[in-house]
Formats: sequence, structure tokens, C-alpha cells
Amino acid sequence: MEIKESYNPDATRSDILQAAFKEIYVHGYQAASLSRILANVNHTKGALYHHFSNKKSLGLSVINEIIDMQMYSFFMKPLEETNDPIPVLCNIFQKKIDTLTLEEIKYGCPLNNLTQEMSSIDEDFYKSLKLISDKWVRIIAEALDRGKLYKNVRTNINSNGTAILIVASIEGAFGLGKTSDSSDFFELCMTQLQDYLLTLK
Amino acid sequence: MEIKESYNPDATRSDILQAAFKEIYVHGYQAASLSRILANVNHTKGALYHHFSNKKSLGLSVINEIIDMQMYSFFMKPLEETNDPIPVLCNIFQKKIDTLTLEEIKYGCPLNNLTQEMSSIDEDFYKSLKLISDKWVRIIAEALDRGKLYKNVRTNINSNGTAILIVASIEGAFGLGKTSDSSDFFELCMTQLQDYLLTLK
DNA sequence: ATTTGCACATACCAACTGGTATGAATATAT
DNA sequence: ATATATTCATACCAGTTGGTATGTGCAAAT
Repeated sequence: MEIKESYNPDATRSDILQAAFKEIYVHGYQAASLSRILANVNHTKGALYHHFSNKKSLGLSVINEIIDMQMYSFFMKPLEETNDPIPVLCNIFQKKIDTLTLEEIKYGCPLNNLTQEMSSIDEDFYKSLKLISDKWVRIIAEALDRGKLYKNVRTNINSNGTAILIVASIEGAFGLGKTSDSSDFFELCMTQLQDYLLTLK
Repeated sequence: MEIKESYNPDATRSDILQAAFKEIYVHGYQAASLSRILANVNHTKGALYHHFSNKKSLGLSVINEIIDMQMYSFFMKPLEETNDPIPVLCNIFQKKIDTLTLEEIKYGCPLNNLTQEMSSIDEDFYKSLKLISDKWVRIIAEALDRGKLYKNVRTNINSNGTAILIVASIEGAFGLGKTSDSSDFFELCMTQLQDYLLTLK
């Protein structure tokens, strides 16, 4: 039990946001309980509604401030500069396989989870989630285009279509991984995807 | 407004189950409201709790009696007998593209939705959902194996891994399709998947 | 005709939900 | 030192949830 010495609004906002991310990650947005979030982080409803106008705003902040960053730094940033995207993509997948936690197998990809649950229900969630996946597809497609220029990627493939299939396969692998109590499904799917990528050289 | 003339327990059970399927399809299981289900089908809570012991039992019945059948008849049955699975798979995908409804683009695949939402939350949901996806993967893998025997499929591919990637890609395509207000994403992803399948010949 | 069990309808309940009103503690500006 | 604005804590609220208790209309069995 921590002792409150003084106000630290940035820290409390961050605490609540992180706890909200975890709660939503585990239970989904609609089933996420504000009381449970606050109990886990030892703050009250007053603090929450001071920093966020309502539950929806909290959910959107989780997407825009946490999930967006997580996805970008892991899946997109390594692709931004390269002219040889295929080995970079393979490395990303390998890293995900190697560092995969039991939590990720069980609870999947936060972006995918929220997309499935919320994009058809709420327009604002839809927009925020679409921004991330569109950016993801675009960054892969642009990397493939640069790869073509530098003769590292076959020129007779559809960059945009390939990028979409890659993203769909990754998210699909996370989803299918949930139907397995081990990482086997996810790993097998990702290595298979690696094999597919090598055919694009 | 229909007039009740006599008891028809099978019909009322079926009505409630179908309404539950739609409610869960649109809102997800946890956010599905029993009151809303009953209002839509003009029955009362007494009828529901006569035919189903609780909400969970209703949800599991939706999976085991409706979703299982839907998925099997569309995605698996055509593969059960064939020795040349690749064109059959392409046909299935083409048929899905051609008959895709706006509802499917918006709300995705019922199996995928429930898997994402429930498999990590409830063990019984997990088991029922796993049964379907395992069956799906197995039927594709077995069809690929038969294809190998009849020299319609390359023998140097991993049947199980390929089957997993195919299922993951389809479900991923449904998921990614939710981030688009048109069918473009889904169609592009599925045609790309068709191209990939042809490389397995 | 009477009884028994099935198929509901109605009314109700405790628990929990997101949200708010109010006030107090703290920090900042003057 | 005083006034003002920020940062919360507490108590409370209406609405909704899944679930239940009870009674009644109906059908089949006796």
C-alpha cells in the first residue's frame, strides 16, 4: 500500500491508462470494468473522470497512446528505412516468435482484439483502429515498392495486396493461436509465412 | 405481431437460438443482452430459461448448433472428397467473394469473432471453438495430403502448416475487412491468397 | 374426467454498470 | 497571505444485467 505524499497528475493518468490497457486487453472494451481498473491501480473514480471524460475516451486513449505505439515500434519502424524488406520482415516475425509470451498466446494481439470487437460497433473506435492498420499496410507496401526498385523483390507482385495479406496473416495467426494452449499454432503459421515471403524475392 | 395459437416448443427454441446468434454476431457474447434477444423474437424470459439453463448454455448452443454448421457446410464440406484441393479452395474463396454481404464485411466471421472474444475468458467456449477450427485445419491438411498423392499438390510443402496459414489468412482477412467500409480489403486479401495457393501446385 | 408434466408469462431481485454531484486536499498564481 | 485552479476522494444515482420464484395455460397420459 503506497502512501500519498503529493499530487502527481501525470503519473496517475499514466497509471490509470496502463491499467485500462491491461483490463481491456484481458476482458475486451465492453466488458472492461472501470471499478476493476481503479481497484488494480488504487485510485478512485474521481481521478479517472478528472483525466478522462468518459469510458469511451479512456478506450480511445488506450488505442491512440498505447497500442498505436506498441504496434508501430515493433512491426513498422524496422521497415521504414530498408530497401530489402523481406529479410527485415522475416526478422520481425522471428523476433515475435522468440519473445512470444504465454500472455500473448492466450490474449492475442491488442490491436486485433479491439478491431474485432469494436470497429463495427463504434465509429470513433473504427477510425482510430483503421488509422493503425492502414498505416501498417502502407508501410509494408512502401517497403515492398522500394524493394522492387533495388531488385530485392520481384516486380510482378502486387505490393498493396501482398501487404494486406501479410497483415491479415499475422493477425489471423494471433487469432488462431488463441485456439491452442501452446505456441505451436502461432509459430507454425509464422514460419509458414516466412517461407511465403521468400518466394517474393 | 404473431398470434399464439398453441405451443410449439421446437419453434420457440429455434427462434430464440437464431435471435441469440444474431445478437451475439452483432454485439459479441458478453455484451449480448438477453432482454434484447427476447424482444426481437417476441418471447419472454420464461421461454428462454425453459429451453436453456443460462446465458452461457445459450452461447455454447449458438456455437455448437449454428456456427459449427455454417462453417462446415461452406468452408469444409467441399473439401472432404476431392483429390485436387487447390481449385476447390479457390472456388470456395471466389464464392465467398461473390456472395459477400455488407453485413459480413461489417461484422466479420462469427467463428472468428467469438474466438477472439471468448477463448481466453472461458474454458468451455475455448473447447467448442477449438473443435471447429481444429476440424477446419485438419480437413484442409487431409485434402492437401490427398492432393499430394494424386500429384495435384507439391510434395515438398508442409500440409499442416499450410492449412494453418490458410485458415489464419481467411480469418485475418475477415478481421482486416472490418477496418474497411467496402469489400476491397477482403477481396484483395482473398485473391492474393488464391495466387498463393496456385504456387502450391 | 382427472392428473401430471411440459411450456411458457409475469413479476421480481441483488449485483453491477457508467456517470455525477459535492467537497476536500493540494498546488499555483497574485 | 490570499485567492484561484487543479487534483482528486466519497457518496450516491438511475439503468441494465443475468437469474429466479411463482403461477397459469396447455397437452398428453391415465
